[in-house]
Amino acid sequence: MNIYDISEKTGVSTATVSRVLNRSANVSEKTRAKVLAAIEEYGYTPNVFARGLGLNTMKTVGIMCADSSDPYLARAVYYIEQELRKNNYDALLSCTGYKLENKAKSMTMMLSKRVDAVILVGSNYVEATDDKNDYIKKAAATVPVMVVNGILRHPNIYCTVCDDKSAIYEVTDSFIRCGRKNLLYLYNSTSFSAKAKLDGFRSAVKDSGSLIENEYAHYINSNNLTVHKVQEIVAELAEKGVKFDGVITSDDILAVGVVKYAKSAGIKIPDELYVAGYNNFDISECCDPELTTVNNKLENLCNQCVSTLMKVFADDRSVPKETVFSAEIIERDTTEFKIKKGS
Amino acid sequence: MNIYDISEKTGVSTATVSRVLNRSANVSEKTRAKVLAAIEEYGYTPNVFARGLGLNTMKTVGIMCADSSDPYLARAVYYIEQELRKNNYDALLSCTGYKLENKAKSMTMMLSKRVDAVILVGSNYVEATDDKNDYIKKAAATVPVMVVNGILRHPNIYCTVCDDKSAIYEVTDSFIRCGRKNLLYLYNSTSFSAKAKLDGFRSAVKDSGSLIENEYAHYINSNNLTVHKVQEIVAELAEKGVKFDGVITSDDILAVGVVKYAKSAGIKIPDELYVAGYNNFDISECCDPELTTVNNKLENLCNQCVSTLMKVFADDRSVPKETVFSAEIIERDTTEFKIKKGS
DNA sequence: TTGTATGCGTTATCAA
DNA sequence: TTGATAACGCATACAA
Repeated sequence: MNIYDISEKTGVSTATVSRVLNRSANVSEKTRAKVLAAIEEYGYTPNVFARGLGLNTMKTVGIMCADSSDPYLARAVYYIEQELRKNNYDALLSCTGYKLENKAKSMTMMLSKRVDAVILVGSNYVEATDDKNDYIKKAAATVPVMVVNGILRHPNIYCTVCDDKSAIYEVTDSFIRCGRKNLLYLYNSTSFSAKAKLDGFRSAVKDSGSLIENEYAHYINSNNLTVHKVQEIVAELAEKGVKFDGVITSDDILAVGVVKYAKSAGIKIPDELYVAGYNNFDISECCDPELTTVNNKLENLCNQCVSTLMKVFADDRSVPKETVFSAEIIERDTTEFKIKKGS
Repeated sequence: MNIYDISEKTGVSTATVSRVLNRSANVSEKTRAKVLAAIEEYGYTPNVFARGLGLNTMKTVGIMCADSSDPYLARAVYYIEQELRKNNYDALLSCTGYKLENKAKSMTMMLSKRVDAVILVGSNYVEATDDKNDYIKKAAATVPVMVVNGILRHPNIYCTVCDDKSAIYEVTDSFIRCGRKNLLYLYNSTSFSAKAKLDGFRSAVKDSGSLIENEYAHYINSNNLTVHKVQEIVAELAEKGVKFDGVITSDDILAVGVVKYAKSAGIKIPDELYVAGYNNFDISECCDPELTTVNNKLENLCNQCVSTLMKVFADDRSVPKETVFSAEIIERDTTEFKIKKGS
């Protein structure tokens, strides 16, 4: 079944069938009804390839993420896909892994599939050295590129981020105000967002003057990270003499590892140790005691990203190049901010 | 840049350029090199729409899942996408939600996009009443349909499942052998797989003869389920007089809720209460004590599914219509099977 | 309001 | 080994 068949069955031209298909105004109600009936009767569906060939678009947006099984990225992909679909766009998914080479290759593939735009999900796409971002900038010459949780300043690249720096600053500051004097910051990434978080920690420490006795930021390589591995690493740090009565982390999984360590070492949370996670994953509610963590408003980020993209498609003049959301601290049982604040 | 441009630049016909593009054998080495050089020089990429129009395929497979932010489905989507890509197919993702109407709509969209096959991820796609599966069977008339973790017997539909029934049977049997006499089975789904699990529980109970005093299967509606909600529900059950010294669940989140309940009620795990989850999610390692659970070999399922699909594409005669994998029980700290088994 | 004719960029068939 | 050309199915500019 193609447009010619419908044309023949109804006795009108293919142009008219096409007009009905595309809701063109200039079709008489009678003709429209006749065509619609035939379309229904023969179960005709327009061929998207032919349409794509003419219009040079298939209303498809590429979503690139490092690993869609990572709970953070999985949620992001979900939100974005939903929003795209609401706007009548389909999602072509590519899980690129974390290697630059594969990311670039994946981008090439996206462009070769003639997607209408590419959405880069996760701050790991923005590299510190500029040349590593070249493939993204080049892509932006062809289609709009949206970055979720990373900043890359370049024509036709639009960014939506969460203010992770301020969030960690605030958490750290709360720890200090509550009298925590030996702070450990644990992180497992060097992405754009990870850097912002570390920056937030350092800034808060700096601004605290002499209230702090010890502070230490420790990087954990995140290949196949499990809570038990984190637990071991924290135990090693303690053994080496690193002192801490407050641990701030860049990810819930690290924080859960700390909680496990504390339990095994007989350290009482929150009395002797404060712990804070990041991302507000399921696991923050499953661990015991439950984790104080940060909700980074991922859904807002994703919705905003797609809504911005639609404006770009519509050639809207008022498209923000960068949009920043604030995070929200969720206090559970591994800290006691309120009591200290009240005192 | 199109094939005519390259043809012109190199002085050969478009047919020859096409032959080079498609690695056709009948091209002289000299011509091939010349064309390849021009392609490289001008950065030419074949137009997939035009190609699709002629060949009626864009080497794209549709992945339908209810909710790609669900950790189980997210992992499945990830594995499948990886495997598809290895085989040079792209993945069109559609998160359909759990409503039949939207699933059918999503299927229509997939077909209208002319995907080469559709993969249904998650046993929730196979409904108990046959007419509800009609849209899937109809789709199978157009493209191969692959079902991950569900069985639907119909031409051109291929299924890969985990033997969830046996897994739950074995878990239940272990509980009984360890002297657990009051069993509670908690489940939050009525999908194909959920039914199999419940069946496993019931069979094990039945086969145990008079070793059991009480057994009760309780369904929890899973809209926005949180561990705390589960905890409340379990507390209510206990209050109502439901007795249990062993709780088997269809999903880790339920089991974690039970663990939370036990802690709040002062019930000792595993001494006074055995608990088993299902899926081996992160949360099973994060809760305290850590959860005995079932690894359902999702990666195997997904790999097999794609590999079967590739055989279907290749018109291989030896394509299995159904493939079954066994699950693996992972014992952690909410049960003590081994000790009992040894005695 | 409707119809005619053409372009979109490939691949494949057939002829040379 | 290569070239000319039809076919794929639609949208649209232009004509009526």
